[in-house]
Amino acid sequence: MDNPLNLPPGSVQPNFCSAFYARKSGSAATAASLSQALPLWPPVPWPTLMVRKHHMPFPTQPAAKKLQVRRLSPVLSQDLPLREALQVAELPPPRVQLRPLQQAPPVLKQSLPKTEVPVVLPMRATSVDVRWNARYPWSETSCESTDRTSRRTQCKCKNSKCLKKYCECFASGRYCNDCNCKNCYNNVGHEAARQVAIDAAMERNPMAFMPKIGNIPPHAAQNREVEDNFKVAEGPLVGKHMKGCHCKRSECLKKYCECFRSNILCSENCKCMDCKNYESNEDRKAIRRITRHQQHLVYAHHMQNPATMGITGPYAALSPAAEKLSNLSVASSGRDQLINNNDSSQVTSSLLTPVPIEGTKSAVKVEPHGVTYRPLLADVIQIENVNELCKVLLLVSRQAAGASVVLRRTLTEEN
DNA sequence: GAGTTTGAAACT
DNA sequence: CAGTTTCAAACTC
Repeated sequence: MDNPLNLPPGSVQPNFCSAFYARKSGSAATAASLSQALPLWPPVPWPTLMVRKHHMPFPTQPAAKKLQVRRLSPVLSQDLPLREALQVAELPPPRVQLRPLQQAPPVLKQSLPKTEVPVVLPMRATSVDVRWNARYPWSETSCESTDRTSRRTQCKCKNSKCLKKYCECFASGRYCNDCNCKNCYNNVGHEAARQVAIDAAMERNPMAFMPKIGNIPPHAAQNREVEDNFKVAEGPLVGKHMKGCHCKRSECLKKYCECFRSNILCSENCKCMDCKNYESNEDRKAIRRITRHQQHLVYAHHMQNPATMGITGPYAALSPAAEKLSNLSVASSGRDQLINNNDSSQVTSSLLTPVPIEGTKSAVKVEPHGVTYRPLLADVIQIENVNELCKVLLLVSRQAAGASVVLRRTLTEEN
């Protein structure tokens, strides 16, 4: 097998497309070639993290087996990074600790999406789960992630039996779970019908379950970094819609627009009318600015008084005993960028200085420790303190367009 | 919560 | 491939 990523021995290049399409012989080759062609992960020297293959067959959920990079020391430590032992561990499903913004300015009520902010508290032994976006089969594996996500993934289909791509659960390759749908066939009990629907969708379009958002080639991203003095992280995510949107009335500034919803700019692939979702547009900037401000307000509010964000009792106290008992989870959908580029960088700006590594955009050198993190698809990196958490968040938000980050409070033998 | 708007997906 | 219909999410009131 080719090794374009120059992976060290024992590592596996993620080829998520071919795994999914393997069942369809006619599409497997196309999918595999596309997987190779899509510059989702430009070649860079692989860090010390070892990789194990994750099988993500469709329609079943991605394998629960996840990697954990586990620090052996039981104490909170600042000596980053995590480079020690690897262990494979089963993690409990995430629990959601998000709340909608309660008092939004009038302008937000008119045109801006409702926003929740993740609850980021100092915590130990947090795992960071990097996955691809919802709506795609290698995305979130459960309907229970963020409030934002769950609203999206807890579908309300009435007429499609959740067997067409109108249904976001089906479109993302998940079974419906705790949804509000009616006459749902997107479940284990209707596996045969579900399979027929999958086949039909792929018959119509062999790329039906491929990612919609592809990354801009590394050289383009690099040029843009130079032009913007590394402001990429403060703008929309790097990437573009593979098919492009066809918006007519939303000016591509509402969530009806798949590009805007994915926090990416419209591209030459789009056939939209009156598009305002381009880099220099003031309306777009204003909306993003207000959204960020909204999130910061809530974040600041939360940091002052975590209990008001719905974290009560042991969650708010965070006593050692409570930590043992608690299972606090924080999740963010990449598509909605709850922990988006700007926010994570501002939250963590006092903690680190990201430096682009020469020749690549998909690795970030984190100062002062000089460590290269590189998140892997559907991998779990266990981290020990909030500094590490922020670094990984920043990295993921800047590198993985369309990625989801799920933070899980987990219990380990150390605590 | 009900009704409207919107654009992707499905259909013709 | 273009036009139309169906559908469910986003949005408004």
